[in-house]
Amino acid sequence: MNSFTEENYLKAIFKLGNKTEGGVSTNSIAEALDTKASSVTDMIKKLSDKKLVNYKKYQGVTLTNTGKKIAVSIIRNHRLWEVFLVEKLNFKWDEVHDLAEDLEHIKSDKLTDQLDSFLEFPKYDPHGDPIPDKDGNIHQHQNITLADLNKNEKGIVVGVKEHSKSYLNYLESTNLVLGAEIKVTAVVDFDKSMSITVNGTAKANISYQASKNLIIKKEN
Amino acid sequence: MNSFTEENYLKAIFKLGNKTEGGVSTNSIAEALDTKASSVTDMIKKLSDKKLVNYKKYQGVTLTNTGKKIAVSIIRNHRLWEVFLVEKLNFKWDEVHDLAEDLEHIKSDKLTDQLDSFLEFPKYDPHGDPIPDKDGNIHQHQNITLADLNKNEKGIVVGVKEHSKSYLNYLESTNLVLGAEIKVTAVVDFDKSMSITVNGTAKANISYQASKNLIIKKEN
DNA sequence: TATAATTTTTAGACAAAACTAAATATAACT
DNA sequence: AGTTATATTTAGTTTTGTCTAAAAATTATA
Repeated sequence: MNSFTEENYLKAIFKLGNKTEGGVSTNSIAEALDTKASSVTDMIKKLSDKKLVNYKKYQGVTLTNTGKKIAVSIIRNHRLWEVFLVEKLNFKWDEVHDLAEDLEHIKSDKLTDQLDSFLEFPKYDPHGDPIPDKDGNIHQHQNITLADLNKNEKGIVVGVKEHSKSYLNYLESTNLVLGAEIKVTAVVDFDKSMSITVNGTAKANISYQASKNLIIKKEN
Repeated sequence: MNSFTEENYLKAIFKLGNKTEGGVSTNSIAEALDTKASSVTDMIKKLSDKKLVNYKKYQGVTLTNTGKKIAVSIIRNHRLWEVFLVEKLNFKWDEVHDLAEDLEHIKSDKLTDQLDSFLEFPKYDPHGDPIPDKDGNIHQHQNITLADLNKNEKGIVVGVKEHSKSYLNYLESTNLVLGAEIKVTAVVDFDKSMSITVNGTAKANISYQASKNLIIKKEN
């Protein structure tokens, strides 16, 4: 059995590992978990002893298969609970992260699977992030953002790359929720900001900062 | 903020306090939490510093109002999660305790209240234990057990006083679940065992050990 | 390729929550 | 009341996960 803390390290290493090639650096883990590099080194040694990570001094760290399995199952839990909180308990998409951060550590295969079934096997969480299936397979979205669209092109919102409350609140206030249809009506060359319509009618301006974090599926 | 461990002490003290007059003894807490008396003394001092319990050396311990509030809110959480697991996720009544033991510590008033509402404000958990309301009020069942009934008297199962898996499994196999109607057809003077009918037809024999742990509501 | 800057690791310390063993209070019994 | 038994507390360790400060390794720079 692993502690909550160990699990959070595994999760962080998994997420950072997907963003970069090669081993994950001590400092990046420290930053992700808001702790000190020395603490990270200590924990990495422990996880290495447990054969959950591969570790050579100064070389960064990668997950072993066992470590990866644990990380993915925690992410599966996290995202299923987020769906539950939004769909069944009427939480907003900006409120669920912290609660799911606690709920994800309750370990019971039966609980996870029954929850999955109760929610009718959702494929994505409320932020559009894919939910790993029972066997740990993850269907990642293609990495197209609103910022990649040209004038007159259309797309549907399928996810976000930034999960801060302020960003999610902003999106909601502009009706840029999952499923919203966007058409680009203009692109400003200078700062890459855009004019768009949302669901056919509502007009809005959106900064590059905002558009590059909105994952979309291109439409014709 | 209090740790899971501190919360478990408060819960144990609350439950033991309801069973006995005066302060709760160090040893009884140690037994309830499967730990050592010396550990209990340490923790009691800590809780006393936090003004969650009243403590004088060698005199036992009682909860302060603040401590009581925390204990009751954890019990509320526990029992609501048990209802959720049984009603929504199809768990059996003997499977839910350990999971609820973890879920109860996730602290969010909004989560608790939305869960309560989602479950349509249940008054009792799957074992018939009363669920404290938002303000901490608990409607305890009257303390009548099957063992208190005489020949030809009838009652309805409304709860259990013993929560072990083996007992709950036994009850289920005999259809002695919440709501079952029992009629006493005979009482053996020697060992206080009974012959009963369950829901009009099924006949069964039940030991005193078993009957005295089954809470019922008397019927005419 | 030296030297400076950065990253990572080591060493030593601390707080939380547990333990064992020993000491002290209280309760029970002649 | 005096003695034994039991309950409780104290003292001193241990483990987990963290920290700071210092040392060592790596990377960047001149």
